[in-house]
Amino acid sequence: MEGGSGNNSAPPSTTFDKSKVLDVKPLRTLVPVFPSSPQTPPFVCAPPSGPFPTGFTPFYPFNGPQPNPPDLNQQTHTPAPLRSFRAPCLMERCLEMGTQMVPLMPNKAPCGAAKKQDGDREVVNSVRMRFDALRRRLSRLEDPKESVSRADLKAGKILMKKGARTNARKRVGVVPGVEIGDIFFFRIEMLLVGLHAQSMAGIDCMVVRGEIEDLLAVSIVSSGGYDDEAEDKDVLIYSGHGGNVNSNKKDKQIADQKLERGNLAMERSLHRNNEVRVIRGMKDSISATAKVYVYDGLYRIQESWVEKGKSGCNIFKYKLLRLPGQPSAFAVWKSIQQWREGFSSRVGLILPDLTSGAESIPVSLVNDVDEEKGPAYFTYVATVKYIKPFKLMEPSYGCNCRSACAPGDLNCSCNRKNGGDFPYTANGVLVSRRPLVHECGPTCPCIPNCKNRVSQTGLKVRLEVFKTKDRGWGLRSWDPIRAGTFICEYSGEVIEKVKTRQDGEGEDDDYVFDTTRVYEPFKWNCEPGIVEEDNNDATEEYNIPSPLIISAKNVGNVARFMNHSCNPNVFWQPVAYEQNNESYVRIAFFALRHIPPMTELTYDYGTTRTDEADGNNALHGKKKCLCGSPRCRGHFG
DNA sequence: GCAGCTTCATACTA
DNA sequence: CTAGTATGAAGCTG
Repeated sequence: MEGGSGNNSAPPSTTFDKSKVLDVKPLRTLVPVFPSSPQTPPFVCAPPSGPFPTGFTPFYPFNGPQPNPPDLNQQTHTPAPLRSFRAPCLMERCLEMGTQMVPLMPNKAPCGAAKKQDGDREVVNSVRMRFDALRRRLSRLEDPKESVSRADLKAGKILMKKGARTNARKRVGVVPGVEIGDIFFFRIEMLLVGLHAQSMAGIDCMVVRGEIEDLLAVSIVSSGGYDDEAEDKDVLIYSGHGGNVNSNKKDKQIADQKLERGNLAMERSLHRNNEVRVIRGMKDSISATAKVYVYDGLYRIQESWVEKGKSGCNIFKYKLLRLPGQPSAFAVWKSIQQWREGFSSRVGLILPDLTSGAESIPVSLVNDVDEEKGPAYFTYVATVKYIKPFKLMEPSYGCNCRSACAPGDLNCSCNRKNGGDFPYTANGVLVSRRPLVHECGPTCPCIPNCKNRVSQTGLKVRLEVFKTKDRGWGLRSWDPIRAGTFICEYSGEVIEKVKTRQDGEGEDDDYVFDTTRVYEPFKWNCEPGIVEEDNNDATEEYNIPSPLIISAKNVGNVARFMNHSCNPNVFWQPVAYEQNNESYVRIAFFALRHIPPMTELTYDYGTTRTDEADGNNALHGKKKCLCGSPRCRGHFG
């Protein structure tokens, strides 16, 4: 076999003269830097999933890790090739300005000022939620005439203009507030939080200024457009950009890739051995073209080479290895894929489907922490049961639409009940919280998959009931979940009063949903005034005709397993629809933010209003909260 | 400063 | 369902 293979031995001695093949742009400082530590053990890694294609040509004759990578964001020490050119604070402030060098005022703002634009978890979450609220608002199903295409770009543009972004300063390595495993559904989202500051390009790089100027890759997105190898969970073979490999313009010639911009930055980062953030893009099952991006943490570029692509032109290739010790992210996705395809059995699987077919898709039951064989017995029912006739509203009737209810059609009485605002986007994502969502019901003549029937068409995400470490059983999802996605309703028996121990009838009912509890208000909708049209999204407080208490102690669905959190990722929303000319209210759960796979789903249980005269104790939860959130209230229930 | 270009996007249609 | 394509925004380049 010619041309090397997956081993890491020294490349062939024939030196590759890149200048003959590649249009190398003159650069002030393209000085090769050799690893400084000869005693470093040879790099050992899993081989790439297949042999290199023929035409493989080693590009640089040195590879392997450098023992002490410089921290390029905080110049606390002096790495060999990059001179320590400024005090740390000054450097940071220069970087703050992007690539512009701005004269700095001496003796002014302390270092902390530079951090002001850096995010933390809360800032990052708020930017992302703000973006998605605006995006949903813009993509709401309305009159086709007024429909906005590319609501993601429009929302991004508005927020950029307002400065509603964070971590705008480029940096190598960790981005404050962005966690490994975080998921994104649009490139613009990653730009807004500073994870990857390119709206389309796959390689993001940064100019480092000193006495020598250098270009570094800071993040890459591998999203399938090029011929990458992304099968191994810790290894990524990434292709350089350019050469119009992925061009959608027919008249463009396919050409050799050039060692410029992103490609050059990758090359420099190989030699500087700096960490590169890797975002893995994959197909999202929500639609044929939709994508989901997973932040998979930090990698280092191990080697690079040039090979001939299918077109016969030169393509740069970079082999990246994931740094050890990071929480798994992409690996979780790979495992789920295996479970789904039945290639590997799930550790701790107790039941493949605890609903026994009551739901259209299975809900697995898993315990990989202890010996408990399952939760206490209950009867699974997919939807809430009104035991006695429970008239919640005046008689009312559904719509008269023939096919699917059209957004903006005010002849549709369901639309009118929603104030003319269709509650869902074309994907079936909730646009905004509101006092009460009116869906089309069983008596509406519109088609079963009318876009205004979201909470009554069963589970859509693949759920799993699992044993938590310290909070009993919990609920999580195999699928990534977009903010606003319907998760499940709260099923059970409608009761009139919550049983408590004081009633002398045994133990407390822990499986209760109760609208009379006090719930922390929170803002989820797009702020008013940002989109120029009348909207009543300002009201997020629920409003239902009479209190609703549901017990899932004996009869219930997956919702009974959702635990409480003071910083939840799920919220509830009352939904009403017609049945026999009466309107019934149900409790539907929606994703509060994007939720990565295998993340526990939680909502805020609220606090019981006590009737006792004890004013001080009128609002206090009975149970100690273990949610672990920095904003934990301590008690709930 | 700005116009033009490139870019591992997206959403639609056929 | 896949392929084609129309439209797109940010950041770099000159």
